[in-house]
Amino acid sequence: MPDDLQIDIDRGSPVPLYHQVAQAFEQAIREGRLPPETKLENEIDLAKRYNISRPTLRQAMDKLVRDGLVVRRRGVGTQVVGPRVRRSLKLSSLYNDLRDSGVQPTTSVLTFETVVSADEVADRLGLPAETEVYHLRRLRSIDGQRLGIMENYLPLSVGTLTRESLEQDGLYNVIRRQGTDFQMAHQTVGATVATADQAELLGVSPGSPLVTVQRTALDSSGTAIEFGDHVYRADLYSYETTLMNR
Amino acid sequence: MPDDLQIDIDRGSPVPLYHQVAQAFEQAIREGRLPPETKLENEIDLAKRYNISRPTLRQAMDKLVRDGLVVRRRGVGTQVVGPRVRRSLKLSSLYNDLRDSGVQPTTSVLTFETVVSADEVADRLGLPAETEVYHLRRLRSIDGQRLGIMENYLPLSVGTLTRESLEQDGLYNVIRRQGTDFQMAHQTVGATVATADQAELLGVSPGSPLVTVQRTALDSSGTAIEFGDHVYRADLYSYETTLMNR
DNA sequence: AAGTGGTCTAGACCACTGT
DNA sequence: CAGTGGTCTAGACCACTTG
Repeated sequence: MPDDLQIDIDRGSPVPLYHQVAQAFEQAIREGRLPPETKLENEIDLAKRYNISRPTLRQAMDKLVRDGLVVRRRGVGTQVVGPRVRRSLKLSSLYNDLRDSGVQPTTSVLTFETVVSADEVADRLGLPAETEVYHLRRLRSIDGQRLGIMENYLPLSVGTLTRESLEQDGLYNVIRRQGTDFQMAHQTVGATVATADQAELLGVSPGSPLVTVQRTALDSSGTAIEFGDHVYRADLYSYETTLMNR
Repeated sequence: MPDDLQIDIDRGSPVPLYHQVAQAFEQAIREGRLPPETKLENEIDLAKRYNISRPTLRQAMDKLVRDGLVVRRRGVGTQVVGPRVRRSLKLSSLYNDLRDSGVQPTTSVLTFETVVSADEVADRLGLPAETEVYHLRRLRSIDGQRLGIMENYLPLSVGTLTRESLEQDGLYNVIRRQGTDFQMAHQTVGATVATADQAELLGVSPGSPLVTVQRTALDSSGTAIEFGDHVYRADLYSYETTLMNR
């Protein structure tokens, strides 16, 4: 199965070559130009074809493997993974589906204040006990549908937050604009049932299932910049991941 | 902060060098020999120190970054990440904690049969409609505590499954022993509330929160080898991940 | 035996950060 | 400015799978 795949590489671009190549393959796969089961050319020929070195091409392939788009086997080759594993079950990923199709989620700020942090919050953020922190509580909706309640704690050092900026833009965008850059986060996903308060805010019956997400986010220096404790309606939200073996 | 870190590299070992190096660093970090915030030596000096090339050392560092143990910044250096983000909240990760501390989970097989697959199951496994597949339903417990109900569908081509082998060993171990190797999986994590049946099996009240996990697993040729639909008690189970930016 | 991906080397230049 | 990680090259040898 030969490749008539056209890839334009712009060596003047600030975008790394391996990223350009990976992106081109990803697009081709998602558009069906490289159907499932397709066997790709071997690494050496592909590298020649695109006039890049083999290590650079491999870096691109590594990315595709990590994203679950292709599978490699030593002695055999590289194959495009079937689409069924890239599809979501039931309407679970409505949230991502909608956002990816260009529908913007809206956010209303329920609470915006600074508080003296509880011990657990201070600990999570790596701050001394009883430090003052931002505390916010927001209701996220999509298309008029109430989706979840998000509660966040942030050190004052992230910069100036205002109710208005948070209504207009995502929390991370507001923070990024002030110079702190999100680097990684640790998340715990679980389940609970709606309390009376939560049920009323979300427009569901008390006792309805909710997905819980607790997240600590770090900036590029490894400093904690946010602790979030969120609940989402289980019928509208679920969490998807790809696991790799090694 | 200099490194008196001793790393023994065995060039005769079949274990790749980058893996040996990454593992040594990971162990040192987890044991506290490299405390949080510690700045590592630069890549070139580290490579010299361990007598490996810089690309090989970088491969090891990439692994540490992906696992959330260190953070790198261009122009600055590499730092060990604080431990608070590697710790789990509440007793949520009891399952992993227990397994990691050597307690073996036990499994009882509730149902073991072959059935003609429903359309959705066949689709998930990439099989023609109405193909015969294994169907199993198991109850997982830990320390006498009932933890979750696991329902799985597998193509007959994975090999011979028996009730006995499943009682004794994990499903994946049974499969692996027959030559098929797990390569990657796509997972969807959500929430629901216990039905009467589920509640009785798990020893909780109907309406209790449950964590749902749906998973499709692929072997190294990209063929689906398992579709699983599981529920776990939310008070005993949660799902943890690390997200990276890029 | 031929073909594949997996690992490794010894350089090079660049982009970014801090002083 | 010096020092760092980020990217890239052009090879080499090995381990594994398949015919």
